[in-house]
Amino acid sequence: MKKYSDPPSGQQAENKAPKRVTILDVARAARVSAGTVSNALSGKRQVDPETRARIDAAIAALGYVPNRAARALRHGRSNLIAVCSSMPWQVAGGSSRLGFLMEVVAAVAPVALRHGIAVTLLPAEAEAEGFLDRIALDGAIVIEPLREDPFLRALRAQALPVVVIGQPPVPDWVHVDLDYPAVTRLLCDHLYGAGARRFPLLTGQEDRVVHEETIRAYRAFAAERGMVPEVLRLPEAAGEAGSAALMTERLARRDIDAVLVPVDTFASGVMAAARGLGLVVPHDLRIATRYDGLRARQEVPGLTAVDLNLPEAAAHCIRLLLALIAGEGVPPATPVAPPRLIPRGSTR
Amino acid sequence: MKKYSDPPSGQQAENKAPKRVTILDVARAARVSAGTVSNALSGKRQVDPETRARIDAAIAALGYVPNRAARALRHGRSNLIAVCSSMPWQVAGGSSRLGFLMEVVAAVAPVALRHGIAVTLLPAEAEAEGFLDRIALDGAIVIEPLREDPFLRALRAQALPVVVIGQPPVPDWVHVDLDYPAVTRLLCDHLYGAGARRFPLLTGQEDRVVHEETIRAYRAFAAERGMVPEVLRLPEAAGEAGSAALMTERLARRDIDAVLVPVDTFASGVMAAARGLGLVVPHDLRIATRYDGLRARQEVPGLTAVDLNLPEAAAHCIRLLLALIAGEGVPPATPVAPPRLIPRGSTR
DNA sequence: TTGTATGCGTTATCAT
DNA sequence: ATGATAACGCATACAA
Repeated sequence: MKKYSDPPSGQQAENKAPKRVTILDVARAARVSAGTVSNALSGKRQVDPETRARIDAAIAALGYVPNRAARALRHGRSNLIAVCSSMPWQVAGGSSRLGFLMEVVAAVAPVALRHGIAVTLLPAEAEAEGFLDRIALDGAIVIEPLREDPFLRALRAQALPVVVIGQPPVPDWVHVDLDYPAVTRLLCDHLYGAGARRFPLLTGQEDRVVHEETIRAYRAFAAERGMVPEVLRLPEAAGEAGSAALMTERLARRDIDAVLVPVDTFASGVMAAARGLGLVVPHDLRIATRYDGLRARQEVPGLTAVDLNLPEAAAHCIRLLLALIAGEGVPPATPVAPPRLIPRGSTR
Repeated sequence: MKKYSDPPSGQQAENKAPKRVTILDVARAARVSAGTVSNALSGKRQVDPETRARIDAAIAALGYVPNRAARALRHGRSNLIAVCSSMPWQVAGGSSRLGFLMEVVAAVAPVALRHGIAVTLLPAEAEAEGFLDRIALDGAIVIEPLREDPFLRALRAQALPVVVIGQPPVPDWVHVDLDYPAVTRLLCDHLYGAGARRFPLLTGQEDRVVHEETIRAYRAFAAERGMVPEVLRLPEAAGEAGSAALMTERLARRDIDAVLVPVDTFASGVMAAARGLGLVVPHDLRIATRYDGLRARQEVPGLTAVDLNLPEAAAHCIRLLLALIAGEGVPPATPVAPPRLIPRGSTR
């Protein structure tokens, strides 16, 4: 008896062509028709126990394993969805492997798996290399798209079911609303409540819808409170170091008492800049970020952040996507529970 | 002219059955045969410019998009590989979304993408739910398998090309050797060199090959130096909190001057325990971990860790896997560059 | 340069 | 309960 930990036969340079075993081979060996074998496997039709035994024996003897590509063709389902982010891998996966893409994948994957579908990751490069027409997908989730997002364009061209998580460029796209305006408002109010009277917003430079929404909400808050708004933008790829450099310069002017930094990588940079200038957080400078990831939790002091209810959002995404795949109609916008502030040392 | 940011028509509950456009429809519209359309698309044969124009027009008019499942069947390639980890998602993706699975994916995905193949994540649950026979895979990478790994068993049953990253249960599996014994040795030597004379090893409890190798190397080191070896094991799922609890108790005895904690999540727990007891790292207690992730870098002080050369390992994995998929023979073991210590404050 | 025919492996439909 | 047949959509060998 072979143990499963035996080396895989045929992986070495043995020249035996593996010659795939088909359902027809099994059928022949069991002296039945292919259709019967198929039914035995799927259980969609009654099959004589004795016949079944012969089939099982044949399957075991031949080592038959169904061809998934053929099934996918037949069923019109690949059981695979993509999670797309128009951020380059450098940013999305990140040198710290901590991008929002990974976060969303981490939230989406288990839900998807529970529904019998697997998840593949598609960063910006994938679109460029035309991955959407290389692999068989049942649908896709697009994270925080750009205003003119190549993934959305390509997905629509493919007529694939799509759910956007975050802000879609136009509200007609089926999307799960993370309500970034509310999130921004929450953070602004918190900073203000903590005593901050002048704080710039530091965010990404790309033409991402989420940035627009955030900036809009920030400006609205500033107008309301009579605070002078200041929006600093930095290329996403600049990362922690870029943020630290920019903010070291900005903080040197000593005219602000807090910074609102939605992107957590940038927030780390601001922390570094503050340290470099000898500023004590939160005493000399308060910092609040949006995404409550490992960075926010591990910084010293911890970064005040927001619980975006990602698991719930992910569950919605999958539910919606499955409905779309099934051809059912769904409402374009699905709300998640209101964002919840997670106050930490950085604003206390 | 429609802008691509328009809402996707048909996503709403319009009852129009989308009726897939096939290559044959295009052929008819362009008044050519299906084969010609196919060739025009693939460019594998010369096609008259004028015919080509008609075809292109038809494609555009009908919105034809090739069926990937059919191609996969035809070509015998799905352009998809899986990265499998027998760790449950809870641990692999982690509440901190920072498990080694994510790390490896982050390293593997860009390389794979560059070779035209996408990557899907399969945590332990996926095996249980039989995902390996739900999706069409060209091959798989298995991370730090268990001694009796269900993924390896299933993959062999499917006769799928497999590359193990880490320690395979038997050396015949094609694998990329991260050389954990050397890594362990490196850390032990470093701790010893930093003055530590008694340090337990805290690692995971599962029947994972990497743990065995690590423990073996640790014991060898202890024997050599005349240090009393002490191996503490904790269920992987216990996480940071479990580690903190266990080590709070252990550290209270005040008879050790360092801890070797390969699993970075556990290392965070040890740091927390030390803080709780008022122990100053590294003065009262030195800590070294293996995996140099965000945790190691963000802890205060930073955790001494090891550069495992993951990007290089990932590149090897893909290269080997592609070779196996192409039916070429490959050596069972591929080494990566020697591990390099990254000394940080936790052992200084 | 283009058309025709066949097969990839599976499953659904119809017949027995 | 089972068998025969067609079809899923594409790409190739071969013929023209």
